[in-house]
Order: sequence, then C-alpha cells, then structure tokens
Amino acid sequence: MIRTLLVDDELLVRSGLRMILEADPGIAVVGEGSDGEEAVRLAQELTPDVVLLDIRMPGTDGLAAAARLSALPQAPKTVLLTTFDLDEYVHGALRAGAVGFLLKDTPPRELINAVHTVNEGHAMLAPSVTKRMLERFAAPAPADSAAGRTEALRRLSVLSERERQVLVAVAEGKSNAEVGRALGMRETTVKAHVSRILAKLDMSNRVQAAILAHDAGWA
Amino acid sequence: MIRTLLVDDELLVRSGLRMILEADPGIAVVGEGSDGEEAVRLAQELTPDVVLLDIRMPGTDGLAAAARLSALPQAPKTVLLTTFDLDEYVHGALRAGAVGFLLKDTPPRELINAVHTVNEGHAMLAPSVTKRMLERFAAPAPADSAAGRTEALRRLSVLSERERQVLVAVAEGKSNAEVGRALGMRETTVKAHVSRILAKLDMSNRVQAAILAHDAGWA
DNA sequence: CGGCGCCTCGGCCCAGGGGCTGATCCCGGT
DNA sequence: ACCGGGATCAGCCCCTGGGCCGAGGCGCCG
Repeated sequence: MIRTLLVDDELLVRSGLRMILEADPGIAVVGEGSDGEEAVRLAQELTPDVVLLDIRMPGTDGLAAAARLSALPQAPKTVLLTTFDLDEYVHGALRAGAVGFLLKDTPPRELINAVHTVNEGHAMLAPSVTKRMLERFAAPAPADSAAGRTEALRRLSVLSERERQVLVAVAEGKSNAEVGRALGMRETTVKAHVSRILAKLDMSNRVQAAILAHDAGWA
Repeated sequence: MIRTLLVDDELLVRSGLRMILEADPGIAVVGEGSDGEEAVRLAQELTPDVVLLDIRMPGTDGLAAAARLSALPQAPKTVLLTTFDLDEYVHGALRAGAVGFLLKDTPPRELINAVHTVNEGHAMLAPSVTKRMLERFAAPAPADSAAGRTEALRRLSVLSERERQVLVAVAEGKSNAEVGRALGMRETTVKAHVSRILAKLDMSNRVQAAILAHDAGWA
C-alpha cells in the first residue's frame, strides 16, 4: 500500500485527486494539506511514501516545500503538479529534489501510474518535459568549460577574420554603431557582418553569438 | 490495447517477456524478432505502438535499430533493455530516440507499467539512469573559473528573484516573447523586467547583462 | 493603517536589430 | 581571363528592443 499525501490550496482539487487515487487498491491517501508549511509538517508526522504537491500556492509554494521535503530524514518521493509547463518550474522542481513533474491535465489513469512509478524509484515527467530533457541530455557534450571552450572555438572557426572582430565587439556589448566606430566601418557593414555571423552559426540573435564568443575566450 | 514488438536474440528472454506482458489485459505482443534488422522490418510491417529492444544483439544492435525505428513514418515508442547500466548505452539510446531505458532486473510489474507509460508519451528510465539524468538536467553549478564568477554574482545581487529568472532566459538567447512563454508572463512584462535589470546594472543593452549572467554561472 | 517594493500588464514611441537585394572592389585560385 | 569569396556599402522592410507613463494587486514593515 502506497501512502500518499496531497497538498493543494484548493479543496476541490485535493478531493478530486483523492477520488482518483483511492480508486486504486494499492494507494492510500493518508493526509491533505493546503500550503507548503502544512506539507512539511504533515510529511514529518505521517512519513508518506509519495507527496503530490501543487506548485502555485500562497505562502510557501510547492518548490520551496519540495526542497524542504527532500531534506527530511525519511524523504518522500515528491511529485509536483502544475497547470503550466514552464521551464523555470521544471528546473526548480528537479533542483528541489522532485522525482515527478506532471501537468494538471494528466489523465487519472496516468496519475495513478505515476504514483506507482515514483514509489518504485523511477521518475515521472510530463511528456513535454521529458522531450526537452531528453534533448538536453542526449544532444550536447556538456560544457566542461575547458572542453566547452574548444568546442566554442570549433564552432566559431567558420567565421572569417573580420567577422571575428565584429563578433568580439558585439560580445563586449557594443551596438552596431559602436562596433562600426571601433572597427572603422559603416553601421550597415556591421549589420551585414552580424547577419552573416548569425547565419553561419545558425543562430537567431546576437546574444547567443555573444555568449558563444565569450565561451571561446574572445571577450 | 497496446501492440508490442519484442526484440532479443535469446528466445528464452523473448518468451519470458511475452509471458509477463500478456499477463496484462491491455497489452498484446504482436511480434518477436531476434536482431536489429528484424526489428526494423517487423516494425514496418506491424506498426507496433511499443518496441522492447535488447541492446546487445549480433549484427545490427539495439542502438542502431532504435535510431532507424525513430526515423520510421509511424515511429513506435522504443524501450531499450540491457543488463548493464552504462552511461555510453544511455546516451546512445536517448540520442537514438528511445523513450525508455530499462535494466533487465526490472520487476515484471514495472515492465508492464513501463509499456503503458511510454505508450502514453512519457519516458521511462531505470532509477539509476533517472538519477544521473536529473542531476545533469538540474545541474546549476558548473563549478569552474570561480574568479570573476563571484564578482559577477555580487553585481547581480541587486536583482530580485523574478528579475534573475528573466535574465537567465535572456542569457540563453531568448527573445522577449520567448522569455515570456518560458516564464508565463506577457512580453510587456518581460520588457519591464529587462528595463529594470538594465537600469539596476547600469547597462545599455541585453548583451552586456547576458554576459554578466553567464559569468555568474546562471546560463 | 499607510507606505514601499515587487510583480504584473497596457499603450505609446522610436531607435536598434536583422533580413533581403544588389552593387562595387579586391584578391587568390583555375 | 574568369570565377568565387570576403569586405564594403546602400536602401528598404519589418520585427524586436528599450524607455516612459500609468495602472492595479500583493506582501511586508513601521
């Protein structure tokens, strides 16, 4: 029997979740709370296996509560619930030690599944989150700041000497006009260079290029 | 009914998996293959919902097969199975478009759970893999050139929490509209934040602020 | 209670950024 | 002699970025 704690500031939501979860014979809802403070207090009293935690709550919100939950002696598996699939939430949630991140439009069947899954030690993320996370995990060789530097240099190697000079100036925070003054060319020329730099690097704005140049040690 | 294809070079393993999966009324095993070539061929013929794929197989191995499966018009959800929890495998698997990665010591109940989970569009990773992946995804501290880093952090300390979030998104190269989408606010609000960030930092454009945030290890 | 700071948003304005076309010049390779 | 690519610039377009003003809500503190 998986002992579960529900925390959401809206009574109706808690009741709905309870209905869904208790339809499964393997799950028991052992408590309900309405804010982050209660979440921590109840988790200590009840030592649940799984805590379902809304992110947006008055006072101590779900993210703060999750961080404190994961610091408890018998830390429960924490699943965060939210209406909005925001990057900031996801990062915050995972950094806070959550093992689940679900949207509130998750079907009942999936919610039950999620409780079982996290209870077994797995993670359970909403599909959209999973997608972004897999992309990040699979794609890049993460920046070792030593290796990231050479990687940046490699990507920048397609640039010509003049383009390199322009990009350095851009990475110093100069406007196109200032770059022109610094390098002795018209602003229109600077813009032409920046355009080709972005095209070569497959980027959409100067900030990304500036960061890359910075990583390469150019500024 | 979830239509499933099993691929493993050992007959005994396939039979065992079939026994386990068909114990669930919602799962049907529609085919079996013994190597990567067969996996691709059968997937085209049968268009299964989920493919369970062993990594170590003679000829075309599971990773290569997974990559080709994910390129199919009606790509199945691919779950890779392996005895050894090697980072190299995990990266390869996820890069190949797999949505599941399980060890062969996974309990039967969990395997059934996994098939349902991936069929719903979620990911299903072995706990050990999940743990490493979450760490990397949540990874806040590159812990590198700490020299200018603390100085940057000092200068950025005047920013509020929300402003910090906005600046991070800006430093990732996002446009104001994209920042808004990522943080759940209107573009006008983003612009208000950026304006105040620049004023607080005494800077004239977002590139300078982005570089500073980058130095602080925020992006 | 009344401030004050933070967060939120709208509207307005205009400067800056970026794409596109097209042009000239120069240089090095064919 | 020709061609290709880099560098230079112009003019045009539209979208984005940033400043400014004003507004309302919320939470905290004296």
